[in-house]
Amino acid sequence: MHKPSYLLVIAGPTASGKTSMAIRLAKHFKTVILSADSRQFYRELSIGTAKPTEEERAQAPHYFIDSLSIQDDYSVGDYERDALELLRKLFEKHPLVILTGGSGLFIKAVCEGLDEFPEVPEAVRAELEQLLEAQGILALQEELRLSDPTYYEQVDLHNPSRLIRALSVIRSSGLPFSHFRQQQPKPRFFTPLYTKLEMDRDLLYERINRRVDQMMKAGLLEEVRRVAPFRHLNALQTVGYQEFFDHFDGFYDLVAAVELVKRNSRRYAKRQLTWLRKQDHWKGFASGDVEGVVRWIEGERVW
RNA sequence: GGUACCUUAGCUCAGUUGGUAGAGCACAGGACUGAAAAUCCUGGUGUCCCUGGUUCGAUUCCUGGAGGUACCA
Repeated sequence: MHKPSYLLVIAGPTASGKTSMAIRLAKHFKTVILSADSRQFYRELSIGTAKPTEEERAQAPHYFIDSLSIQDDYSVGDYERDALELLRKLFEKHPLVILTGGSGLFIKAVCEGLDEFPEVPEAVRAELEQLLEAQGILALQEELRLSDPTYYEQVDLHNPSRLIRALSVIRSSGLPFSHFRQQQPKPRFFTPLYTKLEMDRDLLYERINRRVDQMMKAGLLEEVRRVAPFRHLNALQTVGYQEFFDHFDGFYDLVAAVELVKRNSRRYAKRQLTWLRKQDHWKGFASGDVEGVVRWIEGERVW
């Protein structure tokens, strides 16, 4: 029995101070940081994703930052595979590794695993998009009702994303989506230590608003201009970018665009809070309470 | 100081021929296993400025205040 490995998860809504907490904890435990942030992967997106700066990254090794181009196809399944592969190596040198980020599903994929689904050819998905476009969501609902009554009962029938995903798996495999969707946590070679950062809602919203202003001063507009030709890519379906694309198209002025970025960031934070609230076994800490996290880890006798 | 107009949700406002009210935005709650910074569902959150009067009943009408805006001094 070799010694146990721990994955310290630091979750929290956007602008709650995850980056700073992760770095300070990484220094304390002399370890490294994995990002679980589905937009900080992309080299072309830095300012608008509040990526850790050069100086911050110099203070502790970071992984999954700048690991992709916005033109790469990448899914949460790919991330699960890549993160596990990396963690196997990292745990040889570090008994504790930090995972931090705002993408709850990505954290879950690493710590609990996703079910195995067949590969879906791009063409299948494109056909379903066209079906939705041409015949509306009722057509998708009806196809799902016939091909997978079980999932039909469970899924949000108004959500095109969910329906297209399920139908693309069904069309590709010839089997019901629910056949693959077992929702069983997978065994892992490490023990997750779940934490989430908490902050007064008003303060969080203030921080979000202020951070957007700082991003503008740091040159967000230029960054957005550079990636504007790729605005159709999934990586750019992102708060802090889409709002400016519409501004460039003349739908509203720059001031309005900045206000929309702030509002959409607040709404994003709210969705993250909803998701995190459900993870009631995750240990909450005040943002910045490094000592508290350290004490908790020592108290759990895992260190 | 005078005259006119205004005061209703967090904001901008509508409305009630007298029966305690509703839009937009903001916001709140929720769902979510390969698009998750995405996508989708639900919800009006209120001392109708205060006071007294008329009335069965006043946010609505009347008196007197307070605050605001404009014009005149």
